Amino acid sequence: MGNSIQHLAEGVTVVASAKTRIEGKAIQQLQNSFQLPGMRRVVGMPDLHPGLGHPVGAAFFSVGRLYPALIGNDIGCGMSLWRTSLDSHRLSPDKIEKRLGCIDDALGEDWRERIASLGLPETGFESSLGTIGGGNHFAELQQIDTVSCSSTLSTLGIDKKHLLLLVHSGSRGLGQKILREHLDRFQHRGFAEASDECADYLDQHAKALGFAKANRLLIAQRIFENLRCTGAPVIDAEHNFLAPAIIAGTAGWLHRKGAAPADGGPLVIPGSRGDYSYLVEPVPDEASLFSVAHGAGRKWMRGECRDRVSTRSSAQQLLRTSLGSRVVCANKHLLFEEAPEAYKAIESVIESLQDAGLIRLLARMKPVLTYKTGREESR
DNA sequence: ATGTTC
Repeated sequence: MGNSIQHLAEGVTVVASAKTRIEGKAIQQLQNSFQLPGMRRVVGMPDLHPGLGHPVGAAFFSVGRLYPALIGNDIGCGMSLWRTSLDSHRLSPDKIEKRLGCIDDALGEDWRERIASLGLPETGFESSLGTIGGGNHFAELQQIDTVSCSSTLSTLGIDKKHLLLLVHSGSRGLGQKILREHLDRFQHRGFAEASDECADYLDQHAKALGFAKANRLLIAQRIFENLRCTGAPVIDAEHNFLAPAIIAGTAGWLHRKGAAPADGGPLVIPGSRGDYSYLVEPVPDEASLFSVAHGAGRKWMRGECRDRVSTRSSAQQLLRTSLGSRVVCANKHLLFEEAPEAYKAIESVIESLQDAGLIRLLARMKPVLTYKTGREESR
């Protein structure tokens, strides 16, 4: 126990076992982020990887100043888990794929009332609601493969017979607009806690969180409608967001970028589309800034995936995974960029968190079908 | 990551 917690310097910690390889560039970015004025403590998770200036898979605690660039453009991005009324023991992947169809277009007129009932403020990005987006976003049907804690599962209202839906999406163009407008004005300097800029950003940030959560709900509802089933929410947790926190007795701001909160109940930590996902009970721990990993973490940069992946697998082969699941991804770029080989094995991430005493396993899920996009070209 | 666009 405890071998997975590495203190690199005063205030800079990485949670990763010896087996979990983390790129030097990501560590460098983490250390650079720690140098920001007011930054008190940073923690890299086992899925830490390089991002745009700042790393992904980390939590940052600052006092007196806030840094929107640390949250990134996809403010409010997160994972929501849903229980469907479909029986996982009697499923036909063919039928599911056919019924699901393409869910990339904006929701139609028949959704107007349901969207209005959510009471979202106007943002100008309404046409993105109910759509998954690109990058690492997905919707995945899963079934429970191994149960570690049946009592917690029953509290959550799920068991092996339920086909589950995991939705990973965020605030789409809205979060991007908020970050861009902020960076245009303040670059990477951030701002003081007691400032008009801060109040303005926090207001926009709250809108983006609401938009992203509504987006995951609408994606799920759309999928239930297409699959002709019903569904119920089990978990919804963001991994890109800002929250007030008290660390070591001092009030400040916790920035999470690709890090899930450990103080809000059970979480899903998903592997790549060809790997298992884990349902876990996080253990709140100040030393890890009340955070855990949000997924497997990239191993290969997007740009190098096409060459590296295509030497092993054809595009056709990538539509099926080694766990027997299928993949809906008509976009060739995404098909290669999001290949299971481009990600770390989820087991090493889970083992690192377990070894650090940060999670308790509840169940392991295996993918049935991962939906990315039905469109050939989204770029 | 992204209503991006020569």
